[in-house]
Amino acid sequence: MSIAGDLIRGHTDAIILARLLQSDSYGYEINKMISTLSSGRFELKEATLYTAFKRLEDTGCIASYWGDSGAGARRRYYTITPTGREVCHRLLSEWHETKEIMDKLLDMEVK
Amino acid sequence: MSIAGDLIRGHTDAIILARLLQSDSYGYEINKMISTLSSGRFELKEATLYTAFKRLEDTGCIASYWGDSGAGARRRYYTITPTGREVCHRLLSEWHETKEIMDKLLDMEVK
DNA sequence: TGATATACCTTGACAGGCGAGGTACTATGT
DNA sequence: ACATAGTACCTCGCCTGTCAAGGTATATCA
Repeated sequence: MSIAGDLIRGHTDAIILARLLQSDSYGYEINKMISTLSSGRFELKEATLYTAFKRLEDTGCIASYWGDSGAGARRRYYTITPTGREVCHRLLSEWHETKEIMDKLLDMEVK
Repeated sequence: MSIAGDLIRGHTDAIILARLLQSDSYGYEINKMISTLSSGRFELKEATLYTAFKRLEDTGCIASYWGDSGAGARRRYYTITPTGREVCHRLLSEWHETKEIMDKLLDMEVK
């Protein structure tokens, strides 16, 4: 493991929502995407992922429906709701803010 | 509160160590610095801060000694150890990596 | 038939953040 | 003399998110 889970913490919802902003998707696919896009350096564990889906559905950010599987088991697809879009945009701007602040707080070493 | 605590999680150690890389410091001052540098948008709660000091001291990243107070109560100063420096550099590079990956994962919305 | 890949889900332990409370000393104002 | 506010430290217990470990079910291929 290269990146500790605590670094992802607080970002999982944003990652999932940002993905669903593009199109509906399902757990397994989202997990693969995270792994691929991060060249294997980020990895959401399945338990974490499904916990997040549950949380996001409970708070009305996403909704789900059963879809057809291509090959293998059935898939539960998730779709983002209007509330989810709002939350997503808020999380994205928070991420940008976090980046700025963290750089300020950590860049002290350089000087 | 503007930035959720979970966004800070995983970064507290890095923030503290990066500060101590500059010079010895103490809890109250570090907290003020974080608040100031972030224009009040980031805030480490005292409980969080002292928990972190304890953790970092237990793992040999920092050491402490009692110092004189200017005005007010006595201060416990912290100093970074060689181990702490190593850990700090690792955490800093992990932060850069996290930024890169997160931007990749979140920038999907733009396209 | 067994292995592998796809796909979903739950439980329980663990760790970090933090609200709420406390202690103690100094300075300032009334 | 007393109250108030600022400095400075610390602890307890709750809450929440991560994840190891386990489970289920379907499809494909050797």
